Amino acid sequence: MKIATYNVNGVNGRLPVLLRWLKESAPDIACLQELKAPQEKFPLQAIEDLGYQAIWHGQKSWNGVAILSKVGEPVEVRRALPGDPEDLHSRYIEANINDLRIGCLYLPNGNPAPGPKFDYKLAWFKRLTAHAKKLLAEDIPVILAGDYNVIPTEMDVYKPESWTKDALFFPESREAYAKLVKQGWTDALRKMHPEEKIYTFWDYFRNAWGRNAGLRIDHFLLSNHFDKKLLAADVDRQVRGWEKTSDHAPVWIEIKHAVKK
DNA sequence: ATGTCTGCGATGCGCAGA
Repeated sequence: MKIATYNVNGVNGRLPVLLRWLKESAPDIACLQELKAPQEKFPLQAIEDLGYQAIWHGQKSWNGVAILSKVGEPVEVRRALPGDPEDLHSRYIEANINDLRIGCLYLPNGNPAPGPKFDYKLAWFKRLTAHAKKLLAEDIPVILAGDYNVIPTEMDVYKPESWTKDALFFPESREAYAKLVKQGWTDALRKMHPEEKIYTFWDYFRNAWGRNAGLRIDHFLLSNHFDKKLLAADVDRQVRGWEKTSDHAPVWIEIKHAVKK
């Protein structure tokens, strides 16, 4: 079974690219972030036409997350992280798909840092970490996929010294990610490619894609149920080179898991 | 500091967010 995550940066503006990628890469399950569309403007028909069922949590202008599946209905479990009823950003959605639990997340960027946006990022991270702990305690196969807006280590950025003043690479952000992983999660991309420079995002600025000046900020965290079931993990880099593309590339994993249709 | 996308509101561009 192939599961993907993709920050589309505008689901409607990106629709041709999204549909082409879904056809060519054909993930069984796809988590999308940065829909930048209100609930009623999600392009459901075009996605259903490709054989997917979908749930999504839209928001006007900003954020927005979705879970697509063609291997069983995504049955929504929650559409926000617990812990702050006043947080109205659409950044999290979680579903059961057959016997899998999938959490799709868009962690706050946090820039400029320090400042209130960085405080929000860390507070959101704390809530995610608390929720992740509860998910592990349920002892079910769980995948937390999405745009974490964190560069975990110096290995995950083309030029670490350029990013020391950025919320994506601040020590607090990296420590929060490390603390989360340490609960017992596996960083799937890093596990399958322990020595490799892997990027999932290239800025629109300064010809970042042309220079391969990338960051690894889109991650798959897997519960220990997948320790012996992770077959492959990689980035659909070619998508970043397409016309009118997102600044992120899709990331995917392949797991040994029966597909129930 | 720069740079370039997105969506939106009020225009023929400026703004915020990333």
